[in-house]
Amino acid sequence: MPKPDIPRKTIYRLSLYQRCLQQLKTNGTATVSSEALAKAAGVKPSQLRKDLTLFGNFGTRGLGYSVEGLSNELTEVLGTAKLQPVILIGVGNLGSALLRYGGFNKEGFEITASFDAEPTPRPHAVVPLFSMEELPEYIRKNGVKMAILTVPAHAAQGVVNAIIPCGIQAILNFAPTLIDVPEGVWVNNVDLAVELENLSYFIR
Amino acid sequence: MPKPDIPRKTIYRLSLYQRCLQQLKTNGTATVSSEALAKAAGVKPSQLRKDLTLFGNFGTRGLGYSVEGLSNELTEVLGTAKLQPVILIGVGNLGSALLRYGGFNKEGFEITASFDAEPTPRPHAVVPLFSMEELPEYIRKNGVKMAILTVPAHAAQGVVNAIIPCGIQAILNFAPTLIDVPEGVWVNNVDLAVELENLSYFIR
DNA sequence: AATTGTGAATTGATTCACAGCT
DNA sequence: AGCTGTGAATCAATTCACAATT
Repeated sequence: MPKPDIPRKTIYRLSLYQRCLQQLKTNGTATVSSEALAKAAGVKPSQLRKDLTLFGNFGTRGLGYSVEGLSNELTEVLGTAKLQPVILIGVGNLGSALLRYGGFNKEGFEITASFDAEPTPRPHAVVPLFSMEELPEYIRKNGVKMAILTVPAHAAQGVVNAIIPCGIQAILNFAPTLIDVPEGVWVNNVDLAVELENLSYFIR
Repeated sequence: MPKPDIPRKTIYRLSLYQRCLQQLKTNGTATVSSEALAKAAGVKPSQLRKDLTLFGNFGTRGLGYSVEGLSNELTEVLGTAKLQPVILIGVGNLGSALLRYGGFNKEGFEITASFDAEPTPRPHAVVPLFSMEELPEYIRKNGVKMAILTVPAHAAQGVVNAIIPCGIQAILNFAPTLIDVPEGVWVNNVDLAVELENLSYFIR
């Protein structure tokens, strides 16, 4: 396991802080206190400070944090894989939507290729579409480390088994199933139906 | 706040157990031990048992849990809002994709209507599309309690402020921004860019 | 005077380990 | 004999409160 002892939740919040800092930067704000930034991010000031000090002392006592400076530090911490290629596997409804969805690019990721078992050419596609046969070679040739998985649940584990030996180290999994990966490979699951079901519990 | 003291994480896991039970049911399995079910769901047996006993004693010592029985109990716990109408607001790339994505229906939710500031009619749309003006009335008339929010970040809070007085109690928010809601309204955030950024931290 | 950085205290979640049923 | 249900123990995350710093 590469980076231990730093909780995933902290890393997640770092992204939120980063987004708030971008906002402040466009507003022209130069410095921000932990109180103000925490409020914007929806956390307690003490938590923000605790999170940050896991990576260094970025603030100035009595003053706060430099918006520019802190943002750069966070880019440093988070940004390893920015500008790295990301591939998308499974061009069904959800997959093709994510290809058109601009949200990833805006945050600095670029989907460079897509793959499907039945690669029906799409009219206005911007991202090239390949067959599954070409997947291993593409990953190896381009040093791809991240994949977005939008295949049906029953196909997920098979695809995972195929791509990990090629060098995939992180998977954003939309397939509604548990996937099994070796040590050193990271998975974030996004299960839309579970999110909705979860909410449904809370309505009275 | 309607349901207190039960952790959200527990409710989330209940959905996972439910999914595993469905699988077992189609396999024709009649009973399952906490050990087996926990393994399928990717948790420890003790955690599964702890989670379940928050809602009742569903198992039989020495035997395990009835697949059918436990599944019914979980439906009871989770299922309040199943078969309830869900609306989707913001028919852009992501929104229109989610409308076509079958995953929600499969898990028992039905998106009954969609809304957009510029409701351009779509050729093969199954779900009716309305303008934002019609939103409040639709929510009130149909007693809608759940909404999927796929509008741009800058529009999110405005929409939220408009729909909550009409009776929306739970929001699945895809807008990459924090939304502010009063006590008693529940929000699950799905932030795709943050998920990807989070993963990128862990790759070496 | 203001605000960070941080040890200590608290709160919460997970896991253990075994008593209690079937 | 096997497996659940659960109090106690452990582990992790959050928050407090204040000394240190500018």
